[in-house]
Amino acid sequence: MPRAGLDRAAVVELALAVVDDGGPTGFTDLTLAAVAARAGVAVPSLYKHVAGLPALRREVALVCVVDFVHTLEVVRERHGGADMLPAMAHATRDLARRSPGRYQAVQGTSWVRDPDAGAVQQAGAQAVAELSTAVAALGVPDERRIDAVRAFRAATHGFVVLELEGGFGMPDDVDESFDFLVAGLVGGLERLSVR
Amino acid sequence: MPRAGLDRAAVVELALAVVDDGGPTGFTDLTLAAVAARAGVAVPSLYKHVAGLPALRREVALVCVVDFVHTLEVVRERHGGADMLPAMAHATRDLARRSPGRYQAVQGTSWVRDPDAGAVQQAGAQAVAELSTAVAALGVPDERRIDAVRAFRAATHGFVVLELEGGFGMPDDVDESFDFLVAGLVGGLERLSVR
DNA sequence: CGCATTGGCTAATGGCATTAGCTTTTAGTC
DNA sequence: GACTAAAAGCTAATGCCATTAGCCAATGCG
Repeated sequence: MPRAGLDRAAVVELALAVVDDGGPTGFTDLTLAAVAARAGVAVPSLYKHVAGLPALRREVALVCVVDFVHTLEVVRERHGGADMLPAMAHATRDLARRSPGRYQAVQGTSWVRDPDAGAVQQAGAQAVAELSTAVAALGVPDERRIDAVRAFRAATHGFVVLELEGGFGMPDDVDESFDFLVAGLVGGLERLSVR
Repeated sequence: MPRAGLDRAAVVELALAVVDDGGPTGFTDLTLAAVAARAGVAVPSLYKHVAGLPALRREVALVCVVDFVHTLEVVRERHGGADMLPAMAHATRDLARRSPGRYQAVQGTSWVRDPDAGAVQQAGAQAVAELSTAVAALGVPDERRIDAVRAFRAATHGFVVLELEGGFGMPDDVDESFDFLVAGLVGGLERLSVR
């Protein structure tokens, strides 16, 4: 019997494929059994490469968060000043729609209180830092910086979650609703800087 | 052996207790085994009263959503005009903090695409209707009503989710951040009505 | 060519949901 | 008050998943 030739990276890659194929619940539904099936290998063999399901989840999440941060970085480099934050909002929603499972991996579970998820936490902090930069570019005063970042994260994350779950009953143009939300948010934050 | 004297309602009640004791993940962690243990009964016995775990989850969710709607109704009756929407925002967050598991039951899973969750969907629609009333009370024009409700839901839900998951790293006053968010939201929506 | 490493396997255990089928309580009726 | 049928509990069995232990064969290095 020839070997499958797996390694840690290959397993994570296959797990990402499982997540991507699983739609909005892809990350929740990520299972060692599914990865093993995809690899053409028995389940216990995976333990030669990853420490277990929670560890695999962390690895997957790390990839997704790093990707997300990179996306935000690109946005920052391309957009100066006031259009940076809206661009980040749209980039976030785009990612969530293109790869709902990966978005779930980024935001879904509470890595925050997981002592083994240091790398994920660090990457998450980077993402927040990018947002903070964008908020600052709007002219929001320093003492409101944290509040503004929280408001931005809450609004975009909430919207995306509701959209992915199908929480917006009627099909009235969701794109328009998102533009409305972002415009209101940016408007509100800009007004802070004027005073 | 004396009987336990269960019935459908009692099982749901016990399930709610499990959810309440489980913190933010109480609903996800709801298990027939946990309910059975609490009832002092073997797991299969529960099937005499509920159709299975998914059905029990639906029942639990229904109770939680109905409670939530009732909370919003009370808010509507007590507050007129412009302070109705902020009051609903705070009521939502209060509920989420007091009973994170129940909040998860309300918003967590996608009942929307579950053909057996008609009752939950109806109750959910009622909740949205209450929010719509509150938005209207702010003077938002009709053609922006849906967008405004969506923005409100996104902002509050997103905030609450991030808070519950511990997503707000630093402990900088979260109450203040929430007030900031709500104030910005209400301000933005009020401004719509002026034009 | 030999051999250690390593990647795969099967088998076993334990948690969970679910189904089937049995027994005993319980409540209703004569 | 006794008889019976429904209801409520039980145990046993199945299946899916993760995890651990221990075995065997492929691979690569000297």
